Amino acid sequence: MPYEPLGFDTPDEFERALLEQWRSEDLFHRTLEATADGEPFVFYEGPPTANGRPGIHHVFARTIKDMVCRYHAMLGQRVTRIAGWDTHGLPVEIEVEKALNISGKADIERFGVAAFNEQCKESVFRYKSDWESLSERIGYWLDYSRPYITYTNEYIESVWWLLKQLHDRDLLYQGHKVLPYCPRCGTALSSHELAQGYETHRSPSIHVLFRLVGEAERYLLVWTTTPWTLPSNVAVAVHPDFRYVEHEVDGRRIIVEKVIAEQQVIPGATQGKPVAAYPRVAEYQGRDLVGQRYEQLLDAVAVDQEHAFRVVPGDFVTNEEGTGLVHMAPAFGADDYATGRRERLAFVNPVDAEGRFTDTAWDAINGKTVFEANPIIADRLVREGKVFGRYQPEGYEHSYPFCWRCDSPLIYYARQSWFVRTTAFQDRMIAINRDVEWYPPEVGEGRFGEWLENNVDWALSRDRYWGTPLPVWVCDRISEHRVAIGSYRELEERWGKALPADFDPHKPFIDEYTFPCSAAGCGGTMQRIPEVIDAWFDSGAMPYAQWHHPFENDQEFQQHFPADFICEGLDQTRGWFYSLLAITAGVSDSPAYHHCVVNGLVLDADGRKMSKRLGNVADPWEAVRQFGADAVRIYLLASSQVWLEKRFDPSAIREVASAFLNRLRNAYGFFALYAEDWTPETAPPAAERPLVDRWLLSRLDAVTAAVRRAWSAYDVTGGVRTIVDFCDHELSNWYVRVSRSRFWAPDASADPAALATLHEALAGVARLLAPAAPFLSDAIHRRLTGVSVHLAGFPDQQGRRDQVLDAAMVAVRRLASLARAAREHAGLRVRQPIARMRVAVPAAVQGPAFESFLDVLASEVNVKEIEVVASDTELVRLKPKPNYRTLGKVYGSRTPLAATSTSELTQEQLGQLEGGVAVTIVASTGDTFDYRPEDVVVEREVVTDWLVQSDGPLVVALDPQLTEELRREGMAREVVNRVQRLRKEAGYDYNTRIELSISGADDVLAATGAFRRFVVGETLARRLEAGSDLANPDVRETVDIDGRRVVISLRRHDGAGG
RNA sequence: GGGCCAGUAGCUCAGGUGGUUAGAGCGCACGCCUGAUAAGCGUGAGGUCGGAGGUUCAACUCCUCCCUGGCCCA
Repeated sequence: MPYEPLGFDTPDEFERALLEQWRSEDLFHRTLEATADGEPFVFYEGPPTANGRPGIHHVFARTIKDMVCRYHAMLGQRVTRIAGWDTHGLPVEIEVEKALNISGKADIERFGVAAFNEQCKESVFRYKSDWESLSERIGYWLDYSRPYITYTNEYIESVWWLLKQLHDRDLLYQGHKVLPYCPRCGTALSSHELAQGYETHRSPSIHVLFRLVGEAERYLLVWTTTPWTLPSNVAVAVHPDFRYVEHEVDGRRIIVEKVIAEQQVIPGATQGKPVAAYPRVAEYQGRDLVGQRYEQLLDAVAVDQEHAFRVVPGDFVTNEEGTGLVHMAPAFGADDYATGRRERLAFVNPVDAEGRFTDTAWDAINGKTVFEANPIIADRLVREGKVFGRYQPEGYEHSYPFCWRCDSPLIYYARQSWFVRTTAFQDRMIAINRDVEWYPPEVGEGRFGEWLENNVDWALSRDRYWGTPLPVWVCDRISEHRVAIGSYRELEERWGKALPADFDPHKPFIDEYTFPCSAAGCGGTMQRIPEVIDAWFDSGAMPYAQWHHPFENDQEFQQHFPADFICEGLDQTRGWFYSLLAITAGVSDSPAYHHCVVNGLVLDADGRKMSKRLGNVADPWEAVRQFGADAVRIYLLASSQVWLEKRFDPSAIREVASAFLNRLRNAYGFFALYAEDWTPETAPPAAERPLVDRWLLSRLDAVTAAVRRAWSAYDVTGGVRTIVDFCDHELSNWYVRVSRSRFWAPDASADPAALATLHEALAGVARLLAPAAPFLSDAIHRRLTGVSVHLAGFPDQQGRRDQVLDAAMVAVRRLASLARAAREHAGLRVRQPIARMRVAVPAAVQGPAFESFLDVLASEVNVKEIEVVASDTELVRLKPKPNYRTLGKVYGSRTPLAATSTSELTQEQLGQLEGGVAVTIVASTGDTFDYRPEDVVVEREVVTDWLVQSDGPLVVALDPQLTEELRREGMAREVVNRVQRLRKEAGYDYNTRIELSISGADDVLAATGAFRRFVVGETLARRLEAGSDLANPDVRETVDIDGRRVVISLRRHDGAGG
């Protein structure tokens, strides 16, 4: 069989069979070889962490990546697509901790760092095969043969090299900063990690009284949501420019900021009234309070009195919430720390690295976590009368940071940490980012641009175990002596020996490499600092490290830097998008990528974020099994712009995607059914084919151009929608439908021009669709041409566009629709022929092309004759339609009057306007208007008792008169209709010849007789008996034709000459 | 609290630079077709374009404020 059918496998079976074929042909590598000499198109794969299962949102990003890469490959470009794995970091450690049933750094130390890291390394690829098989299943072509893996020695060496570049430019430094800190994980979080974990949270709310020294009942009123920081209090800050007031409440004098006093109601203290409702006893400027001393609130922690317990100025103080007085604990807040340095305040930190109080003078809180300590502290303050109003354990709702992996609430905590001085090249990052094309642009300008404007130094170090070790060695005698090591060879040279064959740069092994300090006369020993680095640095290093730059593959690196294209989810804005830019800007003063497509989140069908906790995470396998990868891909690409969030509703996949793919399958099936032995070589030249064929090819050219335009501009959705619309509406719904009779030729072969046109259109569509729906497009293309679509080039225009044809067909299709509506309204079924139809169309549409399409229109509408009416017939009246756009420019506020006055134009004047002649009238209002031809669109109004429908300038009118002849023909068509149904029922092929008998109502018999040739031809009857019944029929049925009983019998005709 | 995005028919989405009667698909109702039939097609109902103001001859479109949802940031 020349054109193999697609069969009836489920999409899943169908696609799996094709995958098997791709595998056996090694098709992906053949496509790489085919484009090996092409212009490079550089794509970077953002490395997933393989220790979690892939979700539907990964399918989303991967579909876009794959589509764009396939498109460029089909354009002949060399598209390198190297897989990568992100293998370091806290998430891995947490997985392993869970598996080992241990928790926290002390447990890990007990377990042994070497063994722990060994487990991490194994754990990383727990789900690797799941990732690989899902990627393969959805058709994501990626080179898994030499993936970059962030834990390998080569990768780490490149990262070391990058860190040394930064270090040598003084862009890597150690600092002391208050950072968001996870007590459970025992490490600080970088700002982009912090960004992952904000949640709405209820914190305690407490108003505390600090008693001023030497004055029995005068208090500073302070509000905090972190009672656990109160034992570490060393100062109270006020804004020097604010006004502060002192009110006497129940015998106590309370100092509070003035605006706050007028507005704030303190629960449990002020009886529902603002503080200002109580007698005011004093008012002063904030700066006048500075220097006032107060008594220590709690004596749990020893504090040097000389450097504590006084009022200090701070312009970070607000009067929008709180009390306008802020308690300062330098160890636990960035403002506090800075203020403490400036004011030389005492620094106390009774909280250990696990977030527990230790060695305080108050046993009740020793060993308690800070969160456990909150109520204990509050209780004591209440008991001691130091709380103003009520302690509210969950009194304050706000957005609070949580650890993005282990979900513990974070605390702000002063730590030693290593930083990349990104602020030093912030301007370069901003400038470089301006040249990046973002999709959509507002992510780059707004969200990401804003982030860069507010850039702070990158807190790089992690006090953890499983990560790239920070390659900095420091002298144990003079800590200013330090060195960054940028390669293993350099380490060898410093160490003085060759590294062992099984060298492992991870902890704990790397920490054993020490060497003498090279500073003259120092004599100290250089030891590596204990920290590892933020895993985001690993992934951001991939442009270099995937090639082991600068140690090898220099040419490959040069050719693949920077990327033309990357694509990740919106959540990577502060993640990978940033770490790539920061590293390439800092090290190479270069962008990392030129085009960045950002896909939106995938929500569940109800619009909720998918999360493991809610249990609403869609299983990508399930969707692929049910609908096939093509359908899922088309759905994700086409249902809305990719950067909008998707509500993932499986039933929508069927609606949006499967319907389209099914229609395309059927269009191919239609071709295959009739093509038989036809081959493209016999195709007549396009110029010699009927205009309807040339119309389809014109449209194919237009669609091809539009898809190229869209996809070259990274508008993936626009391109896919253009293809889908063309297939559904123009190819399947219109061309195939109106051309059926040219394919169905039981006594001859199908029209070769029609076959050629459909063949070209289907092959063209397959090639256009290949990047988006690689399965069905390949199946169809192989059947049509014998070669895989993925080895074919992306189509280009063939110079067949003809806008006159396009416009004419648009009008014809609309006219057909109007005629059907007219029939519908009159209750006239399409089988009933009608004698005449009149149509009115704009002059621009009229012409030979339009005339030639009238046959198509006549058969669609089932009319004998179509008359295109001119403006001077009695059928239509000309009608003005004012063009507000042009009138508005001339008449401004008089536009409505100028518009309504067009109704006063005479038929003759309208005719002139249509002919391009300007007309001046004096309207009944007395106003004079000069109408130019463009000011008035001349329309036609049909004045007739025919059946009329119109749409703007398009009008159809059907002659309602049915002659006896027409009625008989309608009846004959009814007979044919019933016979065809019975043929179907009998299970005949489309070309089975039959014997036929019809008996029953006289007028039906008469109609059959009158249209005998028609009935016989349509039903392939070799014999027709009217008025009697066949003996031994295959099928005999009594049917109803307009209330008449008719008996129809069918028998297979197997005579010779059939 | 701030930034960005979204809010158009029951659902999913289109609607350059303001311009006439706001569109499509799905779903629904009714119907057609029965030689693409494990298909295909038509017609119809359905919208105060999130709300309120404002600019303008004219606002889904521009401006302001507000509401809802999402993401991000403090």
